[in-house]
Amino acid sequence: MDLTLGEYTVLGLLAFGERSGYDLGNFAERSVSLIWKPAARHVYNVLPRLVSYGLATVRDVPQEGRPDKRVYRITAQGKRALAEWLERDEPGGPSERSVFLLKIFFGGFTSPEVVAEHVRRYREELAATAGIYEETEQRIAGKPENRFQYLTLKFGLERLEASMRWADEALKELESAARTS
Amino acid sequence: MDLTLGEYTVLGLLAFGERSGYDLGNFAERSVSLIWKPAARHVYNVLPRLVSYGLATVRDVPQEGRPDKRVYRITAQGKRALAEWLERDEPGGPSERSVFLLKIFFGGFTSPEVVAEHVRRYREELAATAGIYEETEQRIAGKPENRFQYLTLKFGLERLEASMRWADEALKELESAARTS
DNA sequence: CTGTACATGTAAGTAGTTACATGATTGG
DNA sequence: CCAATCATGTAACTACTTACATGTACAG
Repeated sequence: MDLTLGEYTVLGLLAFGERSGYDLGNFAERSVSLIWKPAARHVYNVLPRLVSYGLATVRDVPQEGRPDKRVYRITAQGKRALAEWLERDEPGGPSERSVFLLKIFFGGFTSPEVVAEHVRRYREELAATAGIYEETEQRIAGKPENRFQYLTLKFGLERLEASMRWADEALKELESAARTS
Repeated sequence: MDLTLGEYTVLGLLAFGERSGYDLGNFAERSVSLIWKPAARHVYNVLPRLVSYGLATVRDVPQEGRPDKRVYRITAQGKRALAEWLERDEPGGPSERSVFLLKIFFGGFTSPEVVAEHVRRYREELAATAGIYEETEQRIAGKPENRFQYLTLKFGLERLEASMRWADEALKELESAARTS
């Protein structure tokens, strides 16, 4: 059976242990969010669908003082579906599709100052992201059960640093171009 | 007026000069495709829409020996809309959303060999992309009118190299882990 | 005679987002 | 008393993809 990327992601998160929709959203935020960031509400669509496919089960958990929960757990069939997906080789996803890069690409249709300003703001965003990465790194470093999360984090860091180097270079170039014009 | 990313992209490409839908598809392929790669057919939806918004005009060009064309040209209003978008500061787009990275992240639910194989294939894809980047670089280098395309290309190259370094590191780690297990 | 380039468009589908809808408890 | 946290769900919308639909001309 073929699921969507969102469904596989939720299924994968469920494989770490049973969780309610709310908890799963928070868990996603602290783990996979650097790669996959759907609307928080989206999990409430996905989870019942996984149940209807037989890949998960639900259980109502009454609570006192706070609203009742619906706790989801992956089934044996769910685990098989996940493993099967993980083994599958798929063609590379869609390319970049970044608003920022498009605005650089079309930079000739506005002033160099506007372009430079976009780069500066992008650099600031990168710095903020770097902070989150470092926090996450501290939290998961050394724990063997986070080996794969660590690998994806490393990937993000490597690319982040490359993006920062590029931004610095680009700014220098744009500023010198602005002076000569 | 607010357009979609696809609409702004087509509008931007039109700003380089008038073109038919077919030509625009080819032009996109050789220019912006590393950042934005819609289904080729998609431009046939977008172009008439731009006309209906008053951002472009159409002109039927009869041809002999081959099918007639519809040639689109950006209007003054279209140029304003483009410039206005380029100046606008927007919040950063959605994060990564890469199938590949997700499969690494969930690597603990399959064997290290499967994960390593994904990394190997990813590395091959990167090498192929690097080839395209270098071709493009050759074609546009030195021409001042391609300054901004060159900037985005540099961005892609910088990140590509970072991804390759990561892939090599990750493979080493996965292989040593496979031996000890 | 077969595949590629030229050339455009519609209709249906899909994945995910946003808005709407509701309500208790706790900490400042 | 106000904001945040806990807690779930539906309905409408949007942007883009895929499949369907059609046809000529030229090169190998």
